Amino acid sequence: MRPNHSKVDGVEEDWDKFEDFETYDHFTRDWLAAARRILKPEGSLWVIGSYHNIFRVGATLQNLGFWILNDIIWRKTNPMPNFRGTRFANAHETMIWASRDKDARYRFNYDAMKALNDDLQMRSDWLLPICSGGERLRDEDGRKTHPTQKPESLLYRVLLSSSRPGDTVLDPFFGTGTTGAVAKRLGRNWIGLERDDTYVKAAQARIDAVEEAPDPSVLDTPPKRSAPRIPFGWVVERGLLRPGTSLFDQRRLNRALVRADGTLIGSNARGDHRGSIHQVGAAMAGLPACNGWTFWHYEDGDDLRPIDVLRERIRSEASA
Amino acid sequence: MRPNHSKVDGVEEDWDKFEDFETYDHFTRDWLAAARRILKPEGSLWVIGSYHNIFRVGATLQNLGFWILNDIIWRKTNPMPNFRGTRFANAHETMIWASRDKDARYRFNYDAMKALNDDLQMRSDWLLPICSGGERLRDEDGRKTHPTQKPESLLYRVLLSSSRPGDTVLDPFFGTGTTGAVAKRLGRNWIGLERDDTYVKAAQARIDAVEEAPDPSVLDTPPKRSAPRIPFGWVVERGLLRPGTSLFDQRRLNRALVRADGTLIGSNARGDHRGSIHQVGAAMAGLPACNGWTFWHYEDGDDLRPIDVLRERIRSEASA
DNA sequence: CGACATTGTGAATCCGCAG
DNA sequence: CCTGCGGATTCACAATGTC
Repeated sequence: MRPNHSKVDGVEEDWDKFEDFETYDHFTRDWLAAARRILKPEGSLWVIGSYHNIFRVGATLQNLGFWILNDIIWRKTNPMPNFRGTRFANAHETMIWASRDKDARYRFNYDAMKALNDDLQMRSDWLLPICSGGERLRDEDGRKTHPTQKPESLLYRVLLSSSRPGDTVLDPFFGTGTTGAVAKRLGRNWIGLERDDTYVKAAQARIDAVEEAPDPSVLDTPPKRSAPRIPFGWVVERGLLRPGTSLFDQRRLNRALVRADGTLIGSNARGDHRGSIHQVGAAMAGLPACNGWTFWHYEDGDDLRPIDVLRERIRSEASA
Repeated sequence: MRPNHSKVDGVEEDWDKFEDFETYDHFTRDWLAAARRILKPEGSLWVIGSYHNIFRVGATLQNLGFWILNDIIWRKTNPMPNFRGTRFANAHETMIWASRDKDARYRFNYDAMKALNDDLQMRSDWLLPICSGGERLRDEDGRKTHPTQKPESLLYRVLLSSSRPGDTVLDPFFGTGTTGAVAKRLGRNWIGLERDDTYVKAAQARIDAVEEAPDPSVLDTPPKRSAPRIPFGWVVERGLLRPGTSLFDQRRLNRALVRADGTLIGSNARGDHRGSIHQVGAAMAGLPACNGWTFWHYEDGDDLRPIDVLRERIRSEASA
C-alpha cells in the first residue's frame, strides 16, 4: 500500500513465479542454451533483470560459455519510491550484454553510440524514463496491457549499439513487442516468441502501426573503421603532399622527409629511419607502435596541421 | 595500452586471480558462509564487485540464505575510458546489500539517508568519484599502495546507512583499511582481516592518523556548470565538513553543529533546533524559510566562508 | 601569485585482416 | 588455426609546468 492507502499494482502474473531457485535456474539455463545455439558469431545477447534474478542469470550465462561484455545499468528517471522507508529506492535495472564466447567478433557500433552521447564515449549507465504516457499500452478500461512494458528508448539504444539494418533480432519473451516495434523502426528483422495471446494481439497491432524509415540509408551507422581505408601514399599520389616535403611531430622534435612512394626518411639521435609513416614515427619516438596519421604534421605557413585532414579530403571523395 | 601508447597500470595481483569459476565459487561460498555465521541479526552484509564476478557472488549469497535488500550502483564520475572503442565505458561497480535471512530485522537509517540526499529518498544509484588525489595512498616512489583503493565517501554512505555508532564492522578483505578509517571517523568499531603485510602497515598508519586529518583544501572554486542538485549531506560525506563542525550565520549571531547525516543541531534564545540545514536556519532566524547554502558559513582560520563554495566543488564533478 | 597549458593516470575480462 | 603487422583508439580530474 502507498502512504495514502491506495494499492500498488505490482506484478502478479504466473510467468513471474517459480517454485524455488533450482527451478528458476533450470528454466534460465534451458532458454539461454537454446539462444546460444542459434546465436550468430557476430551477434550478441542482451538480458534484463533486477536484483531478484539477475545474479542467477549472469552466473548461468558464464557457466554456459557466454562472454560478458558489459553490464549496463538502466537508471530510471522516475522509479517507484520505496513507500515503507525500509530500503533504498530501487531506481535501476541491470542488463547484461554478452557475446557467444570469449573470441566472438561481436558487432558494436561504437561511433553511433558516441554520436548518440554528444561525442562522448557511451558509458555503462543509461538514464532513461520508464514507459508511461502515450507509449504505455492500455486496454479499453485503461488498465495496462502488460505489467512490465519496457520503454522503446531502451531497446533503441540496445539495437542501435549491437546490430545493423537487415540483421535479425530474436526476443524469446516478446510480451507486447517493444523489441519488434523498435526493430521495425530501425530496419532490423525480428522474431518474437510469446505464449500469452493477449500480449501477442497487442504486439501485432502495435508493430503494424509502426512506420518504417522512408530512406533505409539513414539507419545504417557503420563503425568508422569500416570506412574506406586511405593509404598514406595516396596523399602523395594525389599531390596533397609533394615528395621532399618535411613532416614534423606536434612539437617539432622529430622531422622526416616524404618520399615518392609514401615512405619516409627521418633521422635523429637514434639514427636514420626509413619505412612506412607508422614505422618511422614509432622508431623516432622510441615507441613500439605509432599512428602516423595523428603523429605527423605538415607546415601550412607558420602553422603545423595534422596530415589526417588530407586523408579526410580523399575519403570524402571516395565515399561520394 | 592507451592511444598514446602509455601503459595502463591494471590489477595484476595474485589475490585477484582464480583457476576457474569453480574455484572462485568455492572461495566465495566459504567466506560468505563464515560471514553469515557471525552476522548479528540486526546486521547486514555489503559486497562490491564488477561484472566479472558480482553475478556469481549474488547467486552464492542467495543460495546460502542471505536475503538481498538492494543492489546499489556506484556510478563513477571519472572512470577509466574504454581505450579501444570496443565496448561501453565500464563506468560503475555493483554493490549488493543483504540481510542474514528473509525475516531479519536489519538496521537501516532511512532518515539519515534521506537527510544526506536533501530530504529526497536515497536511490539505488550513487554518484561518487573514484579514489584519487591526496586520499590515494602511495609509496615513496609515488606508486599506488593498493590497486583498487575505494573512496572513503563510498564507505561513509555504506556505514552511515546500515550501522550505528558503537556497532562493529568486519571487513574480511581489509586492504589499506578504507573501511576502518571511515568506521573510526563515524564512531563505529571495526575488525579488519588482511594477509598482505604492506597493506596492513599502510592501513594501520592511515587509521592512526584519522583524527589528525588536515582540513581539505576548500579554497578552489571550479567553474560553474549546469546545476545538478547537491544535497548538503554530500559535503559531509565527502569529508569537506566533518561531523561536529560549527556553522555560523554571516554575523555569528547563530551557531549550529553538523551531524553525521548532514542535519544540524542549533540552539539559541528560541530554543533547540534539529533538522535539515534549511529547517534549522529558518527556525533560528525566525523566518518561514531559509536557504541554508547562503545562510550558513564555516570557519577557515579567523574567516567565515559560505558553505556554498563546498557545494560547487562537488557540483563540478556531478555534472559529468 | 594567478591564469592557463601540458602531462599523467585510474579494477580493462579492450583489434582484425591478410597470408 | 596461427602469425605478423597495419593502424585505430580516451574521459575526468589532479599534478605539474609556463607565462
